[in-house]
Formats: sequence, structure tokens, C-alpha cells
Amino acid sequence: MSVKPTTIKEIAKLLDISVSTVSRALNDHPSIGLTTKMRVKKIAKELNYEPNQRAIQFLQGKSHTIGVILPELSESFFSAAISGIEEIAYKRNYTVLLAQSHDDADLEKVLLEKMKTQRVDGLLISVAKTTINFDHFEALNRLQIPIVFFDRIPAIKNIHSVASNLETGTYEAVSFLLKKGHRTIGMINGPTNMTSSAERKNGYIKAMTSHRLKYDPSLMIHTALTEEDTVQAMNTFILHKRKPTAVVTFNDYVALFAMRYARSQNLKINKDIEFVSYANLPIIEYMENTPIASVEQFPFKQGQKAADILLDLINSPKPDNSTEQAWYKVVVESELVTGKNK
Amino acid sequence: MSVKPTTIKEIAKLLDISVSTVSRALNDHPSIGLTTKMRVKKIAKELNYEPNQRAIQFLQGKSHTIGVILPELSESFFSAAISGIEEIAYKRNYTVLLAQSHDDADLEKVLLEKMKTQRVDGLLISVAKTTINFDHFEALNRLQIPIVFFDRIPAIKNIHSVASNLETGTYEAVSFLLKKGHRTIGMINGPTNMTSSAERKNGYIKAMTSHRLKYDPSLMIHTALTEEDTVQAMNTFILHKRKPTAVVTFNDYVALFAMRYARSQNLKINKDIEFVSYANLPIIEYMENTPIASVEQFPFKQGQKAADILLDLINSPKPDNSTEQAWYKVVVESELVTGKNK
DNA sequence: GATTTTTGTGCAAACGGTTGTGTAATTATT
DNA sequence: AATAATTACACAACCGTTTGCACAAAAATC
Repeated sequence: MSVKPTTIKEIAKLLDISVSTVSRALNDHPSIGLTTKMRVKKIAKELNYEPNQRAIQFLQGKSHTIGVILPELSESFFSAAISGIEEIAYKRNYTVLLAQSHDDADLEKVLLEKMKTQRVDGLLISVAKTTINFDHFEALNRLQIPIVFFDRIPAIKNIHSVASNLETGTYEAVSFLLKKGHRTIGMINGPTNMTSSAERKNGYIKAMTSHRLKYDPSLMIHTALTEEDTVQAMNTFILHKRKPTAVVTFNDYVALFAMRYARSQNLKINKDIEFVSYANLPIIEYMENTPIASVEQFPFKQGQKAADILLDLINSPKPDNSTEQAWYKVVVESELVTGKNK
Repeated sequence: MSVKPTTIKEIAKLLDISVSTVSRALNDHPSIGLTTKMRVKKIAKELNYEPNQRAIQFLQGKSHTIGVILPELSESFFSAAISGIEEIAYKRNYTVLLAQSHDDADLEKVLLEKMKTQRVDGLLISVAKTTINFDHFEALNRLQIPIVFFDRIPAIKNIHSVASNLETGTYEAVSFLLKKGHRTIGMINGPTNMTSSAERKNGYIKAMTSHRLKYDPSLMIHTALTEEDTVQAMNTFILHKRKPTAVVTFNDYVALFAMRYARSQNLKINKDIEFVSYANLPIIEYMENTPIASVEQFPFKQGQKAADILLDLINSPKPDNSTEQAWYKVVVESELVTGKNK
């Protein structure tokens, strides 16, 4: 029952050779004789030797760890994202230090501090909704710790970012509805200050105009994404002189609210009125009434991409002060997923 | 633009004192003069000094990190659990190394290996469904790294575990239905080899018998939790000579399937037939038909408890070989949550 | 004023590896 | 056979911090 893990010293003492020889033997250094290598490796295996990563990390001044701060893992977008991040990290032999901000800016700051003292080699973060001050990221910059912003991107200059563009997916979604014969399409959009609301709006308008249809602003309703707002928006649509036969909702939750209210008004889902949404509830497929199509944002893929970029940044030579730094700004296109290829 | 973080050496050189004095000054060691302490702390603050945790971890032979291996964060049970784990870990100044096994026993083994080489101070794990061999946990035991098993507990002796007991919640659920006047209550249970199926069954039986009702085995159907099985079970109930007026389903997914099928058979949910389920879909409240009550397992609380136990184990003196080790076996009672206190 | 005690500080080892450099012993070259 | 080249290993420094011990200077005691 060994209490402490085997060290290189013990092996050295056992074989009566120096620790440097043992180290080199284990790392297949060319200047070590074959017989010595064999002897060392044999003993190492017998003693279950494993190099102490903490010692190596310390020696090399690298933690081989990336910090990941996400708002909420219970949101399926983020739990899918962390899987993508993890996959890449482990594949590239990095370790993931995870923390959730629970959308609390103060907690986020504390966690950032923690990541710094833990000397993570890089940070991947989706900022909290409440974060308005970005000074604390500066401290990491000073320490040359690269940061990749993910999905929720602060509006500041000179940062690396990975996010999806919902415009393309929205364009596809609206086009899909147009192709199905719909001519009056409502949209329950989010708050005007969110960039993703603007992307949805732009996609919608582009789809309409490129099909030679006029954009009717009264069919585009901005809400705070609550059930109340959604009901009100649906009511507006139902009473509208051009009653929409299809509605694009900001997300699955909104779709749920909207469909429930539509049913209560005796509208037959997918018959009187069709819905298209943005995928964030995997469960929605199991339900009675589902949107006929969804805009998929590929959070897993986005996570992979972001992690890949971060690790590239970590392992690329540090830019001189003189040379211009290049900033990654990756946009993952969203895509419409219809019933058949779901 | 400092590239490297400030070290204690730099402070020492700047003040022309020794590193040991600086170290002691920063740690408020009593043998350091007040004036020296002040000078050191002032400079330290100016230079944004932060102790290199990696160095300290290495020196102390502790990583102050716990490894957490969960099957799937997209399952809300686990994403809630990780939040509880995180909270406790951060509160007690530990760091969380997260990994998902995706219910793959081989991957789990690899991750375990990774945790070992990363020298985590302890491990918290919910084993993969496919894990049948538990030898690889032995290696951690040899290194005196405590393990707490969580929710999914392997059937081996001498382990620490935290899990919920569904018997109490099920008892409450069935009692609740009986109190509402139901006398014929069906149960769509899981595979017989799962302990949680047995807990549900026991709770059901105890509730029935303690209300002086006879247990009717034909109303307890074991399924593989698929939609097909669920439909078949519901069909059995509908055609049963004692047609149940209420059904307890294994989980929310099963409830969803069951309710969908019931509707298709023109049964009015919560009128002709009522459902009680086990909470694992937060979204279910948003839906059209919801179970009238849910058995809650408190994954967040379970996570907290498990983390607390693990950290206690880490920080308790190591047991001598002579003394008997005590094994934690914490059972978190489940509880019925009805509409009003949801 | 000499001795003891207290106070404040420095020295050096230690943690577990990696790696540049020095140097014997062996082999190859002439 | 003498010299050069190669091989195979050892020595020691280093990473940042903590900590036991030694020790000088100042204060307290007689």
C-alpha cells in the first residue's frame, strides 16, 4: 500500500543512476543507452510511475489548463458547448477548469480572478448578461493569457471571438416558409439591444425582399421574451388585418408560449398557423406540438472551434509589441433544420 | 506591459531583503517586523503580485483540485448537480476539474487516468451506464485519493456514496394520489435491474399497503423506458379491467410519451387520468399538459453534499492501516412537489 | 556593563521534474 | 598506437514558494 506516488528519484536510487538519466530514459532521449532505457522503463512500470504533472507544469511555467466560464450549464446551448470544448481540450492534452457565472457579473469577476491565480494558459468565456464593465479582462491581457469570447461577445475592440450568425439561419427559415406558400409571416423577436435580435431581423428582411415581398414592420414584434409579452404579440398577430399564417419565434421557449396561447385561441398548430423556432430545447421534439423547423446554432461545433482557436493562441509564438496582432472573429453560420433531417 | 507575473524574488530584490522575509511578510508571520510587512505589502500590491498557485500546489503536494466525472451535462440532473458541486468547491477554495464520460466506460477510464496524472486531491464520479469493471478505481485508492460516488453507485463494497432514495418520494406521490381519491393507480417503472426501479416499487407498495389497499402487481409495469414500451404499458392500463385513474411514470420523458398516447386515445389529461412523474425536465412546467406532481431529487443539494463529503475526506487525517475506515453512505430523501409549491 | 532574552531577518533545503554542460569510457580514424 | 569522434551517463541549475534553523542586533534583566 504505497502512500505516495513513485518519483523519478526513487527509480534513480533503485538503479543507482542519476535522476537525469532516468528522466531522459523515460522520455526516450537519444543520448541514453538502450539497455539503460529498458531497465528504467521496466522498473517504472513495476512501480506504476507517473510523472507528476504539477511539477512539470510548475517547472515549465505552463498549467496546460484552460479556464472556461459559462453562464449556465443547465441551458442546453452551453452544456452542448462545453462538450465540444472538452473534446478538443482533451484531444490536445489540455485540461478544463470549469466555472459557471450564473449570469452574475460579480461572481464572474471572482471566477476570473480565480482563473488568474490558477494560472490558466487561456480563457474561454461567455460573458454574463449583467456584465457591463470589462476592465477585469485587462489583467489577463497583461499576463499574456489569451481570451476567446464565446457566443456572448462584449462590444469592445481587439478581442478574439466565436459566435453564430443567426442571419443566415433566419434567412433560410423565412425562405422555407415562403416556399411553403406562406405570404404573411410574423416574427416574435427579442429585445432591440441584442445583436442576435438584429441578426434575426436582418435575415427576415433579406428573405422577404429577395422574394420580392415588401417588409411589413408591423409583423416584426420585439419582446422581452416573457410569456406575457409573447401572448401579447400573438394577440397582435391574431387581430392583425394581415393575420400571419406562420410565425418565427425567438427561441423554443417563446415558441412554447406562443403555441400554447394559439391553442387556447382555438387555432390548430401546423394547420391554421405554423411555427419556426431557434433550437435550444432538445426536448421539444418529444412534445405534442413542435415547430415545423428550427434554426440550429451548433453549440457543440462552436465550442470545438472556440477551444481550437484558444489552444492555437496559447501555442503560437507571442506577438512582439511591434507587430500587429491578428484578432480571430469566427462566425459559425446557423442553419435551418426541418422535420425530415431532424 | 509585464509579460511574466511578479514573483516573490522580484519583490525581495527590489527591497533588498530575502525571499523568505517577503514570503513571511505576505503571510503575516509573527516574526516579521511591522514596518517590513508594510513595505512588502505595499510593493506587492503595486506590482499586482499574486502567489503562483502552481508552485504552492507543487510544494505542498496538493493540487487543491477535485476531479468530477459525470455522464452527461445535458441531462438537467447532472447540470444541476455540477452547480452544487462547484458552489461548495469554490466556497472551500478548491478548483473543479470537469470531465464528461458520455456514458462510455472506456472514455471514463481514460478520464480517470487523466485525473490521476493531474493529481487531483479527490474524485467525485457518477459512473457511466456501461461501466461494469471497477478495477481502475483501485489505482486511486492506492494513491490515497478519496472517491465519492454520486447518484449512480456501483455495487461494490467499501465506497463512499451519495444518492437519493426514491422510495420516500414515491411513497408520498402515491399517498398524494390516494388522498385525492384515486384507488387504481398504475405505475410505469423502469428496468428491474435498476435499484431506482426497486425503490420506486417499494415506495408504491408501502403507500398502498399502509392505506390498507392491496398491491396489484398487474398495475406495476416494468419497461425499458422507450416510447414504444410506454405506449404498450399505457395500452395495458387502458384495457385493464381495473383501468387506472392515475399513473406514476418513471420520469418526465416517460410521462410525456404516456400523456401523448393518452391524448391520442381521447383521454383528457388531469381529468380522465392524472399523472405523477419524477422531475428531470425543468421545461415540463411550460408545457400544455404537465404531471400534477413530481418527485424531486434535489440534484443541486446532492451535489453540494457529495462535494462536502469529498472535501472532508480530503482534509481529514488519513486513516492508519490499523483503524477501521468509516464509509459515508448518504441518502438524500426525495420529496413530492405538487403544483402549488412548484 | 555583562548576560540573557527577544525580535527581526537571512540562509538553505525541499518539492519533482527537465535540460545544458561537462566528462569519462568506448569506438572509430589515421 | 596515438588522436579524434562518439556514446552514455552524471552534475547542477532551475522553476516559486515555504519553512526549520542559525544568527545578529536590540532590548531586557541582573
